[in-house]
Amino acid sequence: MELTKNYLPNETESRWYEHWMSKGYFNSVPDEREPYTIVIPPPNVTGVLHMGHCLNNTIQDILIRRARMEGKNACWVPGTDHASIATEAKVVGMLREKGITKSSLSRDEFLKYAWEWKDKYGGIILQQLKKLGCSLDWNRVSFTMDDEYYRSVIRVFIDLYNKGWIYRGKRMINWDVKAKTALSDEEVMRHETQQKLYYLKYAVVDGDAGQDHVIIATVRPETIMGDTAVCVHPKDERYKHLHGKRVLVPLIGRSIPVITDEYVTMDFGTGALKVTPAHDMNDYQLGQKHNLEIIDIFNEDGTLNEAAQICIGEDRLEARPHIVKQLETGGYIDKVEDYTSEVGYSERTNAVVEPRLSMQWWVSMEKLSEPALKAVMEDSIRFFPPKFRNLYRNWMENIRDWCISRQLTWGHRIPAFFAPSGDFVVAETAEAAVEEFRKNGLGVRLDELWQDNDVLDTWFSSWLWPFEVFKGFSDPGNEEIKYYYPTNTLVTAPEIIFFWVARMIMAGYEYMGEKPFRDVYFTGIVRDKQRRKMSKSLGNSPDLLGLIDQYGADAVRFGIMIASPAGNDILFDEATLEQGRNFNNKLWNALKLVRSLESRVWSTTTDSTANSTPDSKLLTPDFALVWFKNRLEQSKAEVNEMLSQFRLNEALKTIYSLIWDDFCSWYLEWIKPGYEQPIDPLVYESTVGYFEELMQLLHPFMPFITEEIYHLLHDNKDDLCVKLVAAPGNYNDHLLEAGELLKRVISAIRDARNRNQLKPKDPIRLHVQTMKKKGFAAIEHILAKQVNAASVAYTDTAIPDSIVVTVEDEKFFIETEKQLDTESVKAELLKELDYQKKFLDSVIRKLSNERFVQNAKPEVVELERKKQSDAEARIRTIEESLNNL
RNA sequence: GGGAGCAUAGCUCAGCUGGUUUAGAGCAUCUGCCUUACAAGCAGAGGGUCCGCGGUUCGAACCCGUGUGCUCCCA
Repeated sequence: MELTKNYLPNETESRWYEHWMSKGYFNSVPDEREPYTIVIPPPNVTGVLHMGHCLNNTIQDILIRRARMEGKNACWVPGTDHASIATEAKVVGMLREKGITKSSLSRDEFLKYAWEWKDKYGGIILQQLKKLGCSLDWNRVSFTMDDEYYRSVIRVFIDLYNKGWIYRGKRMINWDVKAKTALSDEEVMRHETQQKLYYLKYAVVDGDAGQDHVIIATVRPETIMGDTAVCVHPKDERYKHLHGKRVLVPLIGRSIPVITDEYVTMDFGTGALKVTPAHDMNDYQLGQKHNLEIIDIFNEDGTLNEAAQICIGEDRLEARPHIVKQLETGGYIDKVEDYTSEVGYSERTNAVVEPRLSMQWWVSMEKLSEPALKAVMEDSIRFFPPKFRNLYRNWMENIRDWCISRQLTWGHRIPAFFAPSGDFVVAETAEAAVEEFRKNGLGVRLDELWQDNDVLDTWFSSWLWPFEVFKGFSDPGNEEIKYYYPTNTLVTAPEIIFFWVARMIMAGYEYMGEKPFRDVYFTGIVRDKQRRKMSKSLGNSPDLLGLIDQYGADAVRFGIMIASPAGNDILFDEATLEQGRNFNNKLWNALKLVRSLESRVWSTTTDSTANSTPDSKLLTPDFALVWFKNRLEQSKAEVNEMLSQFRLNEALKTIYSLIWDDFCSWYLEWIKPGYEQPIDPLVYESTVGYFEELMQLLHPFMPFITEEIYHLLHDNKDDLCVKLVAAPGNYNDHLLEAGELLKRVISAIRDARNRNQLKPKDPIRLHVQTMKKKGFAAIEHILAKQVNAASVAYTDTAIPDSIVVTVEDEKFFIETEKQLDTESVKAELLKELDYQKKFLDSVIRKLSNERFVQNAKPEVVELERKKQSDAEARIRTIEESLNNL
């Protein structure tokens, strides 16, 4: 079969993915094998594949494919989460385009639209994962709002409520005025924002002459109508005269007390603080402490309400300049300064977040967090990289209660039912609620009840993910949960260590009595070349499917993995995809070479003299075969070690360099027969075998091309995808060293050729002066071929008028017809001599230090002695060479 | 303000238990090559104040202290 000039990934990739699927390789059912389980961090149903997913899922696929090839029962569970806020925003947007407002729809009508939207678009991202080659078990697709999953979420709520860990409370929350919902701290993005600091005059009631007002600095003048106190530091001499007095809020003239508290920073602003308990987190706490009145002047959409008295109906941000104008007119402004501070924005809608008092549902974290903290601190769950343990501990030790209600419709509706009296119960259905009321001695009719309109935070469903995808909560103790749980590895981003990872650990211990996963691998954040996080709003996220079309999935996987150590951010650069594509091509060309050798294998069964000369036996590169075998085993052991420590990018680098450098640049060149020369069947068969092993090693990283090559190399009946890897064999260090020496000698001689302007085609005669003649006999034919030497001879003395090359204590004399530039050769040698002498000095200095010899480990001292003798030998060689010139 | 992390070649990063030379890789750069698998390639080379300062040690990129700069998280 004729192979194309370059590797063409597109057709190959879809063909193999279909083949693997048709064979059911990705499907897992419990059996007697050891399981290896990963649950996918469920992507958002609104999502399309981006770089973060690409990195994250490539890593998972590498782990799961490797486990499968190690003979484990590999199970990778796909799925999506319902993403309350994001999905609802999409649906509302879609309705708006149709001219429908959400408020005109009943709850059920809205949900119908939402489900339609989800069914139409919700699966896109899962389809895209197939393009990437992800070997997910497609029989197991889960969704956080599947019927059974939904029921489990509700039952978990009820269970926690009954345990007394869920409560209802008015709290200051982060309020998204656009989405009209509460946000968790984690959903608030803080950005440095240019603002103004306004210095406002509050008149003192019955103030003394010259002290008839106090100046207060604020960035939010539109909240003054909600002020219920002015606070100063008790020790602040400037304000001692105000203790016990009252002041008047500008514009509305309301009288409020002056209070004292050490909370106030004396040197910020004027040292006097206006207290607005309804609209600031800290002021709220201060208000609680001093029993202040709470005046809420905003509506839920961020507009001012009746309580504000002025600017009613205006948005808080629009109202600000109007109020400033009025303050100016009234002479209340002392001065205005530029000021920069952090302002919170909603991650979802980008609206400025408003602190707001609101009735919400909360989960008490005290009990739940205890075993979850312990598990990580005691390494029952391991974090990679481990630096995230500190972060985790810091958060867990200062954990706050979790606000789980969201003022949305799409999601798991809070199972709380209210009676007309305002009493409520928590129950799975309205009927159960009536019963519950009855038990409490309250007779409430079904048609009188109303259910809480809010839904639960999306994370309140996804924290059950690692066990509920196996029905571990809804069908406790079933075969699957017993087999697959705890899962092995969770691969996720550090950004959601608290949102999700910590909470899964809590839920795992609470409901399964066991950790949800053994290891957590934190990926980095994918950034662009300028270190900016990739995001839709910046438009710096490349079109991933376009990149896969352009470079092939294997190249994309290679590119994203090669520069991404665990937990380090990766700076995405399309150049790495090019590197991946070039690597594909390298593999493809190596395949072409090996295929072309097949027809040149000489027959051993028939008379060998027919197509081989006695000389060709000499070309049998035994050394190359043995050396590469050893090199391969060594690399396999290294790769195993790296994978066990989740150093995936290092494993990939090791394989890349093994294939490109050792296999292609050295080994294949060593065994490649000359033009139209035959090849030894043993060499050919070994080469095909090595190539197959290399493909197997690389397969988890680049599944498509490796499967393709595996089948093109040989008429293999099995598939690489499920071919079991053998444990690494032994390897011989001396052989590997001999290989390294050979490489160094070849490079050094090539370098000498280059420096002396010898063209690659200019032939040379090589003379070797060595104590290890025997060793060189085994490699001299390789050496001759690699440096284009017409002959290799041995000598005991220097060859006059030759280029001298020294490698360790071996000397090589290059004889050539070309006129040599002895001056530059001499200069090179002198430079080398200088280097070696300085080095020798440093070693001698070390060895002459008595304390070193006394204290250092004997091996270390021995090593230094060896360095000394090696350096001395090298210096002698160089000096001889110089004399020879 | 509190906490965590980082600083090594032009760029991105390794360097694990302090001792394998005077610190490595990939990419980029430079030089020479269209050498019958591969120019998306081959061969070779150059490139470093391991952020500064101080300390511990026979010995420090690595441990300790300190300064500087950067990043992230939390208030």
